[in-house]
Amino acid sequence: MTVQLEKVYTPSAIEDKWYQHWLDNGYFHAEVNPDKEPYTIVIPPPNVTGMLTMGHVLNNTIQDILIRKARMAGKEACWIPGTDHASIATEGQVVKMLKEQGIDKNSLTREEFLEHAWEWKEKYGGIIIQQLKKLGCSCDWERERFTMDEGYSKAVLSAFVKLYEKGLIYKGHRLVNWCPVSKSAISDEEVIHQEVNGHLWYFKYPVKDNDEFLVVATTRPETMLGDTAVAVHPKDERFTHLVGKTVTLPLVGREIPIIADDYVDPEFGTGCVKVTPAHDQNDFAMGERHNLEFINIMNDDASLNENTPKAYQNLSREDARKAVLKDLEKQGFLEKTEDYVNKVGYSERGQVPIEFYMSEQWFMKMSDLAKPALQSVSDGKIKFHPEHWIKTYKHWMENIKDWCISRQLWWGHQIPVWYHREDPKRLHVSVKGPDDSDNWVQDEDVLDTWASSWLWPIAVHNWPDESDDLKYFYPTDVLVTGPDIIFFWVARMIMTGYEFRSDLPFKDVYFTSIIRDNKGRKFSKSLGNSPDPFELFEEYGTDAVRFGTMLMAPQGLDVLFSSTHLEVGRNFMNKLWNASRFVLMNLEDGNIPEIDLDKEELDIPERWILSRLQKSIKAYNQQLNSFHFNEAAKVLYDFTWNDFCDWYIEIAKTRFYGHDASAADVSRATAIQVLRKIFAVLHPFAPFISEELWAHVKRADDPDLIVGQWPQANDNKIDDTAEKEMELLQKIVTGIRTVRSRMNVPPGSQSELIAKCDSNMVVFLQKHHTIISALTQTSSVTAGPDQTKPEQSATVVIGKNELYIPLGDLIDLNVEKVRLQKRADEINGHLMEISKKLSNGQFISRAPKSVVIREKEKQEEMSAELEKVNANLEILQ
RNA sequence: GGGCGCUUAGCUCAGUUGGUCAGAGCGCUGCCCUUACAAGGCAGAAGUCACAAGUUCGAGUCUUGUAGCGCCCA
Repeated sequence: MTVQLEKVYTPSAIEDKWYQHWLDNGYFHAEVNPDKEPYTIVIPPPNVTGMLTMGHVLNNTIQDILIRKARMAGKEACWIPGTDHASIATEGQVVKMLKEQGIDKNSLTREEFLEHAWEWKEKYGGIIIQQLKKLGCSCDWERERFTMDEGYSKAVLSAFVKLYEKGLIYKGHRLVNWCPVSKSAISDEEVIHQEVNGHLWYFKYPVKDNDEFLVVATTRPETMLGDTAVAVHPKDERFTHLVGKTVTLPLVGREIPIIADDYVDPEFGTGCVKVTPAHDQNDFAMGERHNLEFINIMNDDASLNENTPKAYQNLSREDARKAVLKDLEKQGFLEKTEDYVNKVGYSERGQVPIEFYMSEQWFMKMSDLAKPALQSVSDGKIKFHPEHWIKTYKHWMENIKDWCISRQLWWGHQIPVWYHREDPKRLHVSVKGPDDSDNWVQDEDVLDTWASSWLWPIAVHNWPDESDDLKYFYPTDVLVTGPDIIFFWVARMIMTGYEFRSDLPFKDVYFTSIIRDNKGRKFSKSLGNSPDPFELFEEYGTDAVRFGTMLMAPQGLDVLFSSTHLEVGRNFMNKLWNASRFVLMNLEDGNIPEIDLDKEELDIPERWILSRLQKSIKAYNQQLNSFHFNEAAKVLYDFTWNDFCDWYIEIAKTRFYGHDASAADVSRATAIQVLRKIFAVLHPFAPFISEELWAHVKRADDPDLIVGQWPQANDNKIDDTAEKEMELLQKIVTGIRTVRSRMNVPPGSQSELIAKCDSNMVVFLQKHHTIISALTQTSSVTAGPDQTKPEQSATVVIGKNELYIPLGDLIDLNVEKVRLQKRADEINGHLMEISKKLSNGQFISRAPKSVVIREKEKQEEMSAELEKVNANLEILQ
């Protein structure tokens, strides 16, 4: 049955074949199954019109690892995929596309616009899903959802109605973060604060009926057109006499009051501040406290409106700033200008500074919703990995503010509120809308996208309808996502979980690293530093990209992307491929020997590799269970490459090419068994190659690997005796190799080995003679307590024993001296530290006995070795 | 201003409850196309564990402080 493998692993030859095979067999699909324990993950739905990024690769590989492992471990593994309508981002893209076609959004009706938007969605909406398939994601595609699906939309509107009826949603007229590009309100979380090098301008406002001026400092000159007061601190004696008087606002001519308010910091600037209640949050609060006028001076695109003097109307805020400054200076009201670094809020999507803008919006009261969500994380019912994100989460939850959930957009879930045509104060709030719809007008706005995705774990099952699916697959097991959306999404999903299901939405949250380029910069379209995952799949193979990415992603830190890690992945896949190829080509007639290794009397190398295998599986499972994916990958890499390939296969060659047929068969069986386990545990990381290789070693009644058995460590197979003995063997082999390498012995030429050693070592060398000979090019071994060092030989000291390697002309006494001296120095250094400890009475009396004993042992061992090393050095003098 | 995190080999990172001669990969140096793999093998060089103080018989690991870097919040 075995077919010869190609010399080099070619991923493209097998990846699509296996993905199709898995699909055809329905392995990804999960059903309610009371006999099995469910294991559920909901995908963080990517933007429907998005493209696969390295961030997606990282995030979804992790989810696939978890779900494939659970599936192999016999659980009903369900990974629910889908996409998000991404209201503001998608609408922005559609508007842009229309503009390119010469169509202005404002010339369209809502219905016309939505037609274009849906077209856009149909055109690009499937791309990222196809890309996830290419990545190998084993999602249950029959359950794929979109956040604007009919059933999903019903869930979103139902949640709104329920919360509205509970009094948690209200409409308010206040300052919101306004994105002048999207022309919509955005939430606090969508505002990115950045430091900007700007200026602080000092204006002189003339006091009425007085020769004095009040000097105010501002970073935003153009807003002075909306000033309705000047404020000072009530205890600031410099200004007490002016409080209650008025100033005349330059350029505008408006007479505005001088007020006293605690908010003013007398130390900052001049101690006087201009107050623009309609365009600044603090000023807004002062405006309310002092009953000031609220003058909105801007249009929705942040240009100045009719509430400003004619000269400034319709100017952009940037142009208005220049004009205001110029005019103030001309009229003598500009006192001075200073450089100043201030933080400016930018719209996450529009990437321009936001405005604080007065408008009527829908808000959600958050404090009650936050309570159980905060509690469950504090109690450890929901676990965060890494744990330190708990603090960030708590801080936000404890200071949570009401959430502005309305957006002045069309693409999204239109708010299910209707206003009566005759009496707009009469509201109708329901999912279906009023029966006499002609008499009502629906609210124009849509909901913030996060106000739909926060329902994801339940809405994918068409909540609020009850269903077996919802009962079985909810709560989910783990959420894998980026820490950048801990507030946007994670926190809010926990809230909806408790609010609508009275239960947590997931037990574990794994926060992935953020991928950056090798200079530590975030990947971004504008920098053009994001690699295209598909080119990477093509170049390295999908498994290699998955494995390499996992290997380079530390826990809780940012990942610095570099293609050398992907090379490591690719090389590893090729290594495994070739190790398998070698074992397979050494089977007799392609048959795997039918040997029950448990019943065999095994030699040390077989006992050793099986013991190492068990330890590795154990460590691997532990790392995975604690979400240490990089460490798990490393455990597997190290075992496969170092233990199995470098040592066991090399030793197996002596059996394959030797004369003992049964030893050869045992070795074949051992190698195959190890490979089978490697393939199984590797499968979640590298599904394609593992399934392919599995096909070559599976028995007739074995299932495909994807639904195969997950290996659990068997402590009975851990064999410390064999590991110790193997360690000694490795020491001897490496020692001899080092000498030969240092002395430039041609690799092909044979050398003798003479050992001056105790009887145990004589037996040991005899027993492992074949292996030592094969691995070190040793032609003959002569061992005994009375052996003497031959002329022109190098010495390897192994504990109390000395190995001599006659080298004839090749011996370089200098090299030998340096080598031995270095070792002697090393040992001396350690011995000094040890004797310092052992001569310390405190150490002897306070340290645990085992530690003291260990130190004494070390001292003895090292002294013995030092003695031999020194003796050999003396001969060289 | 508040909070979180990081600092271990040239680079990227491991280092469990304090106690093996501080590890790995990549890179580097030397030798080798040895019949699984040159995407490979063998061997080697390379570390004041950021700095300072403290706790302790003992600190890369715990405490405090300092410096630098990064992120989040205001």
